Amino acid sequence: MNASLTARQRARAELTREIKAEARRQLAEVGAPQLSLRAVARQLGMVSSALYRYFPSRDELLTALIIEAYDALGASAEAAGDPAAPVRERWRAVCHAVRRWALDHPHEYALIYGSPVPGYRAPEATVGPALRVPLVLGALLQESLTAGNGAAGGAGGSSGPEPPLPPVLAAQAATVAAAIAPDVPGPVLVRTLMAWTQLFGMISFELFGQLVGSADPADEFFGFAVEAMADFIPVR
Amino acid sequence: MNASLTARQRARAELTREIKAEARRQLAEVGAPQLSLRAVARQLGMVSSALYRYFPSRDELLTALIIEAYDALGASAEAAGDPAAPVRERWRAVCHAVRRWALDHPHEYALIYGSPVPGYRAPEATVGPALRVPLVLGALLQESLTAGNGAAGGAGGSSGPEPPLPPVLAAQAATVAAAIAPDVPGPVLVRTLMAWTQLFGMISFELFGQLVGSADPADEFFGFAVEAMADFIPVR
DNA sequence: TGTACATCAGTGAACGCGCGTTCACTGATGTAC
DNA sequence: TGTACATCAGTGAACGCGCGTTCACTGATGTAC
Repeated sequence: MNASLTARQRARAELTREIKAEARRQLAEVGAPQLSLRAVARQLGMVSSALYRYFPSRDELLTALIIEAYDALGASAEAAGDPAAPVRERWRAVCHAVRRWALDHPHEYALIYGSPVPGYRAPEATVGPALRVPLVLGALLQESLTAGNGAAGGAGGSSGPEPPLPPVLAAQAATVAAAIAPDVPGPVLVRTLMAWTQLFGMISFELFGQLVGSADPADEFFGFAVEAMADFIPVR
Repeated sequence: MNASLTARQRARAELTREIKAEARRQLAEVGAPQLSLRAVARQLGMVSSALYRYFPSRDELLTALIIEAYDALGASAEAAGDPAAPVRERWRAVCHAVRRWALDHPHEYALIYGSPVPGYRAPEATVGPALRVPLVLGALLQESLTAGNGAAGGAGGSSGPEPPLPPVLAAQAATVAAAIAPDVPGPVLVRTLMAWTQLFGMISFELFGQLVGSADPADEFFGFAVEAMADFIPVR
């Protein structure tokens, strides 16, 4: 499929990949704030100014790495679990895949879910890749609902009545639903947002050291919470 | 109470405070990675080497700021709500106080709950201050229990039976309980750990921009989730 | 198929910057007798 | 109370470092006729 490309174009694509790969390697070692264009160039045996043929600035290289990280995490969430398995089992698989990826790529995780790099503003192009994990969750919800076995019930199996959503939140839920899971009612969607924040909250706490002294190692805590969240959303 | 101090000692204490205050000011502006000893000294009208009479290194200054941030957040959690009010109302007040502080001090929040500064390792001295918020939550739980009105019931008001804790998690829960809320049973404590991770997960997502496009602004979402968490723990 | 010109990748030197930290020093504050 | 010495705060210069980015250049690759 490179048949129609000139040697120059192929070389360019190749080197662009190599630059990103080397940058990712260094990111994994030293973290985003310390990532240096000059070090990347040095490692590739180039002079630092040569990188400017490929990325117009350090920020653009960072952006490329952010997109790659979102894509890698999104891909592992999408690939998680047997598509034929029950929804709940896939929920479990997705959560564990997300955590697995984060533990395996702590600096890349920090790049996308940690504190923003000061002075850096994420451009539009990162929005799509960032949505891949939420889209996976939305698809699970939607499927859970149309299979007629859950995702529309009361609050987490509670006996009490569902509390109504306040107006702004109801509108936000409707917008999200329209984008990722059209048939899912607002309250279920809001509970999913909660589970989403909790999923990443747990992973961040584990990775950033807040669980030291309590739920560390966090494997069982995480597994237990994943089940509880499934009950809470609910996903069946 | 400074009566027994020499002028030198008073001047030293004073300047130490001023250095930290100026560092905090700059932290709020540029974030931790960009915080510079030289800039702090410059702003105080000192020569940069003079700071070394007060802090042996940049890392020590960062440590002082981390401790101050944990203490400030802890203090506002401790001060939240009317001590005579019902536990559930105080739970609400604590959650909202924590969020308020985070929104008002985003860079300080990022310093303690964001991605770790690469190469920096938090020393022992930060552990105590970091525990203040969890201690507040533990005290609420304990009180909720001894008041005999909650915190010992089934899973979040569910009708089903309580799932048992896996062994490692049960042991971790027991350790935490011993430290902050001795009479609270393991399952309730684990649900509190979950609520804790969720509380900070929501705040981090809001602050770090992950909610843009869904629950943003997050006021109603946050308020709704706080109630749901109270039901889930349960705190009454 | 061959030649003339245009495009582009990579070089090497330089600009301008700011950083953390060390060190020998001066002069003021504190202490012991 | 006064003097001699010790302690300590702050200075100013310097070390050594690495960074992102620009720019004029050479030489190779690609294109048009």
